[in-house]
Amino acid sequence: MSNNPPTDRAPDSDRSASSAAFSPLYQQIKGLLLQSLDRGEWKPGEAIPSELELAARFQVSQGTVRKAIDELAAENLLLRRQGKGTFVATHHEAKVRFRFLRLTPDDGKPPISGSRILECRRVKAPADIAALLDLRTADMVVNLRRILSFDQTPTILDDIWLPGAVFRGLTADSLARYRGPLYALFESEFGVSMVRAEEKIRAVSATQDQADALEIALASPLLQVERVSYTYGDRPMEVRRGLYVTDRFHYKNSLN
Amino acid sequence: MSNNPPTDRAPDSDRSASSAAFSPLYQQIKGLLLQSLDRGEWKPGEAIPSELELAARFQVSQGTVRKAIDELAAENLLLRRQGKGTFVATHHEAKVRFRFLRLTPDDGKPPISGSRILECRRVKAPADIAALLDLRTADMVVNLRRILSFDQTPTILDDIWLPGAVFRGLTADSLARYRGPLYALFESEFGVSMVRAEEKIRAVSATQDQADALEIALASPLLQVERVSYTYGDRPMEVRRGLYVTDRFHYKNSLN
DNA sequence: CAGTGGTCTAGACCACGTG
DNA sequence: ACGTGGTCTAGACCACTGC
Repeated sequence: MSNNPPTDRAPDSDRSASSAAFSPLYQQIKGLLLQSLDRGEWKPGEAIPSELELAARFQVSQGTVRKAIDELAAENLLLRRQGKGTFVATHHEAKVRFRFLRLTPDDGKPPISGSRILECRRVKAPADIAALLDLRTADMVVNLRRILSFDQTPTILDDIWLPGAVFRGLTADSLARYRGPLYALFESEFGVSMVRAEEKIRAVSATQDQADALEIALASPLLQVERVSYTYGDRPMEVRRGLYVTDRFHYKNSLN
Repeated sequence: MSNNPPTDRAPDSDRSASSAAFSPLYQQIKGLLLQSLDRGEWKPGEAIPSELELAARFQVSQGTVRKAIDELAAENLLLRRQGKGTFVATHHEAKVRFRFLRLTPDDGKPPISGSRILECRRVKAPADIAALLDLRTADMVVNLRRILSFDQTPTILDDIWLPGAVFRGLTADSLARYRGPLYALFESEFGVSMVRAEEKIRAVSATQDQADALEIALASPLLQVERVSYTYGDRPMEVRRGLYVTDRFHYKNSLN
């Protein structure tokens, strides 16, 4: 079947909205699924239509839809569950909470965690943050600072920056009442699904302020983790600078 | 086609050597391919037989072989090249050198690297190393210490432990003459292909010895990276404790 | 039981690399 | 021109889930 020319076969089908022409069919389908996810047609935690339905909608075979879904599942945007359907990934659910947190107790025991908000303010974006978030320095950002404790011990000092235009109504108050991962809150309250993140890690010495906040000695070694998180269209939506105390925890990573 | 019962269909084919029964056909094929890789039937850098040949050998369809190869390619054990064939991954080749090294210059410029061996001795395995390498403490290990420099600046202090039985004939001399990644040397000289690694990362303060070796101040913050590397069959083959200077470099990681 | 994703097959054609 | 992997299809059957 000759089908690489842009939009052939069923010109008036759902597929005519496509953008990526001259690429494999399943990639085009993947793009369309991504658009639907981004647009919020299917919400996090919900099931998407079955493979046969999607195949009918896009006028392709089930196998082609399957390959598109396979890739999205491999990227953790979708979750397949045999016999039940394919679901939009979510940061709610015990299984994938802390999906982005690689800090792990040295003994395997899962710790009891708690969060304390130190600050929540709206300011003009500093130049470096603006650059990372694709904003102008005139734009407003939300700046959050918090301490995460594990087993009662302060362990992570986070400095978080979010685009103000998207995160309207995010206040210290609403945060104080909330239990659970921030990313889950972003999802349900602001419709922002974090899908991917990049981290840059260094070793640094604790300043006086940091040492006080984390209840450790001045100049203690800390793991500095700068994270930029992205939503669907690879749009940066969060900058997070974390300082980790790594005497009873370590950052775990797998290399392939 | 009823085929989950162990070894049906072609009892005297290559597949009768299988181990994993009651699993999908393509998983069994994957297992057989892994055995061949482990056994050294195809060497790193070489092409494996074409999909059709393998399909004939295992008495399954090309699609089933394809799915097995897909998974091995996703795990970076194999490398597909359209029009040419499927190749066994290797640590030679500029493209994948430093496949396991996540330390990256802050400005993107690729640095000039150099290695200096500080020590190479054979000793009885310390208890912690023995545990990580699945050895007994009576077994011998090779202990290597070296400095990696980037752009003339000492940046990584490595302390490496290898099972002595496998790495016979590894001496300071042979290392001094060698240029290139250690993993490539392991591959060509000792037939050991590193396929996967796990890292535990912490921030520490430089001791006097470490500071001297890295030409930094006492108690400077360092990134401590403990890596265990595995060959085929998930057999641990190396423990590497690295100390990274992270003022002009950072450890880069992607989260999905 | 019906509906979902998971496996397996067979065959067609395309795109790429090499001779 | 040929052989390789890459895409796409159509259809069969299996395994799991939930009614």
